[in-house]
Amino acid sequence: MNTMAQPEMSAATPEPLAHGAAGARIATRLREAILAGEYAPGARIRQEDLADRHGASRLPVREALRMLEAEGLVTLVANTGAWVARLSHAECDEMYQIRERIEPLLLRYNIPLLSPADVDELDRLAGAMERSADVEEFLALDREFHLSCYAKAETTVLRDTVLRLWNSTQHYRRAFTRVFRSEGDLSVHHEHHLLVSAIRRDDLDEAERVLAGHIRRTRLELARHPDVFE
Amino acid sequence: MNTMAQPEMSAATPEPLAHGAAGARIATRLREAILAGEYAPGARIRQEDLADRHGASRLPVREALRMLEAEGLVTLVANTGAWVARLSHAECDEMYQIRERIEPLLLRYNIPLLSPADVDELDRLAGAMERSADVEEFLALDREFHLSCYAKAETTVLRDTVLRLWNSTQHYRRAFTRVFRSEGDLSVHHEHHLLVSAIRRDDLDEAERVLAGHIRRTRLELARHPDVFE
DNA sequence: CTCCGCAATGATGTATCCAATCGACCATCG
DNA sequence: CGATGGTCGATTGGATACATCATTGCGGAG
Repeated sequence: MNTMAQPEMSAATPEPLAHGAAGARIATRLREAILAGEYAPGARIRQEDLADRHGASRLPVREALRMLEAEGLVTLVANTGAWVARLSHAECDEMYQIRERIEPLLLRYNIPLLSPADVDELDRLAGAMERSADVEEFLALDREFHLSCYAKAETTVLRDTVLRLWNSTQHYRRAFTRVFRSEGDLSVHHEHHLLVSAIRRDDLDEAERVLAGHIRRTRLELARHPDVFE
Repeated sequence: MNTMAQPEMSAATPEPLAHGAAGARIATRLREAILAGEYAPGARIRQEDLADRHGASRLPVREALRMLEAEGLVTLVANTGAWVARLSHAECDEMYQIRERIEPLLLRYNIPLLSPADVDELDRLAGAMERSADVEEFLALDREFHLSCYAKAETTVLRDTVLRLWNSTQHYRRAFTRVFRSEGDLSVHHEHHLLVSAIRRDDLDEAERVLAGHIRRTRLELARHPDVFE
């Protein structure tokens, strides 16, 4: 586990260019490409393409695909091929409900470990988001904001689970962000500041409530935009 | 995903003896062996052993190990080997805290779909557990009881996540069960009957509370027996 | 006697090759 | 003209062979 390339949260993955890490290296790069939106959900992934592109044989590619399949980023069908995972509205809704329940828990683990300087940084990120120019910048800041809230505690399963959920829903979060911006919805920023405030006061229960509400509100917005899932 | 062999919950995996499923077949059998306790946590797993035992080459074995690693049942170290995953007390505690938050959610999804006959079956299982003779029988009944509570709703991520957590903690649940029985602790059965009762009344909130308390109580017992983790 | 270093051994990681399977196109029949 | 069957191409799955790395045991130096 913990093979996810998350510079913000995992200090591991120092130099994966040694022997015995070709699969992991390919997985890392493919994961980044998918999260960056270079591959759309449903896009076909050909083993030989990846192999050529990374100067490796198809074997490590297959391992990489297995890893990403386990993370929910890729869908594998035997004897047929691999596609970038695509979510139904029901599945995405499920993921948000899970997040709504466990991210507050992860936050609770972390708040006592966040220094005043850490909280200042969170505040800065929240402000930068309000002034963010385009969708990609907002997405990156939003991800950094939330994952920074979770970076201090040395949890394993909980953090990995949350990361997997974030990664799996990344593409759809991109789509929602576009909608929110076009509708001029500013609640997101309000909630971020409420969250920072609760964290600063070490108010665990209130921080949990705000975060759960933050996620729930986004989930309820999903139902209003089923077109995102085709 | 959904490659876990769970006869109670997944009706899939019809005949995986075709081409393109060797890895999945090996993973299924190895998973069952680990869950049955045939491999202890920390036990070394040699690729060639498995290959010979299943009449396959090492390649599908590696795929199987990757799958089980993703499920948290196996720990892989590059250029070194594979071991049956072992949990620290902190990790196990984390898993129980996650279960405490999301299993009630999964239960909530299911209760409206459980027929009176289903509830009767749950009641029967709870009774059988009280009269169970040995640890293995109790473990099997307990697993069937809880997973039956979750079998009806067509959730994907949520059910898979819960299953993964159950599988990862299986070995330690076996150890706790031994402790509970030696101490004559009967609270488990009381809680099971309370849960059945709440389900029968379609009382979602009460069922959630009972289930969360059930899991929480077990988690708090963990702290009293750190010796299980060596 | 203990500790460090080296070499042999065993296991894992990777590349190449061959077989099995799936999808698409085309021909044929109803 | 539409549907069904077969064949061909492309792609994936698996086995064998070789390169690489980690570990273990032995030997020598301190």
